[in-house]
Amino acid sequence: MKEILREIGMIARALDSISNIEFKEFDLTKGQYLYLVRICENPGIIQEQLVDMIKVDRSTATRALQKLVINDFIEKKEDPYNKKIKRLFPTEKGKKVYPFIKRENEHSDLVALKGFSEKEAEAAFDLLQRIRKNVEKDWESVKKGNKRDY
Amino acid sequence: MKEILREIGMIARALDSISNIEFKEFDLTKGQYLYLVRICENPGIIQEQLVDMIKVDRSTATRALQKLVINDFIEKKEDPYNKKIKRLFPTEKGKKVYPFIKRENEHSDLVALKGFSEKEAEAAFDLLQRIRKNVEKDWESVKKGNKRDY
DNA sequence: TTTAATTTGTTGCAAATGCAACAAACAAAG
DNA sequence: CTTTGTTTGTTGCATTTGCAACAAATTAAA
Repeated sequence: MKEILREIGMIARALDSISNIEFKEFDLTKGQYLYLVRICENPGIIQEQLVDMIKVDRSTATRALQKLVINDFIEKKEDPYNKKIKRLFPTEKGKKVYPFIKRENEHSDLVALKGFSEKEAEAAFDLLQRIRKNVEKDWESVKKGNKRDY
Repeated sequence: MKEILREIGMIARALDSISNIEFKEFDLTKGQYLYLVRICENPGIIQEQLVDMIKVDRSTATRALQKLVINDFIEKKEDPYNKKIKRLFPTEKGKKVYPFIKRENEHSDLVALKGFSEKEAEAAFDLLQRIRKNVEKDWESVKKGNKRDY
């Protein structure tokens, strides 16, 4: 059995660690960049969708978003038709930081794919997407309290 | 530019989240399984090597290992030739838990690779290893305080 | 050998993380 | 319409996480 999960864990921790260090320059604390990019790319998105995209606990998201609001990177707006949800939008400050995050992320992708041919890069992306889709089913299930048999 | 980094982040967080939930059954708290499997597979390994394998902060490792010692999963032994390092070994209790962790991890690998042909699985592993090697160079550099240009 | 640099490991904060337990709005079922 | 279930979001609490700043042992250099 190929231990792809360990490789993925190493890569993810390394890249996340790097990003967190690099984004301190913009006064973004640990993990915040994850939320901010996605809100910039999907203005009006709600927290629960963000949670599904990022794969993080709901309570963690609540607090990360609260802090992004306090530090004026995003704002929460009520929906006229649904009092339960809060739509998230980047502020001017948030929009200004976005290109830097984007650029850094692209650089990391570039580093990750160094030495890859066009074909290989495509293949990697394709395979990873499939893995992600496979894995997120289990995540949703386990998060809801279901048990996996193994 | 293919955003493989996002896919990898999603997969890693989802799988880590699942593992942490599943290993509570064995009284392992968040992240501890990462250290324990590697110590079981590399008895006598030292903390710094573990840090490089897992890609985590040194101080985080110190505390995770302290807790594994307290809960009797591992023990630290001094090296006769080097007073600085502490060699890590699984206890009986640690050895007993190992197969369950291993099994769970294998199950997750299996889930991740569902629908993959033998060839595709091989390809995925190969590509991931290359990505990991690319990324760990930057991680080591940035962790030492160097800046990346992007 | 003495000095300087590197490796390895630990603590003190301050902060993020996530499981529970909850509440409120909404949707579905009766 | 009322009841029941689901979705969305928040807090309390305990824990993990990681940057700094440090100390001690080891290795390299002078």
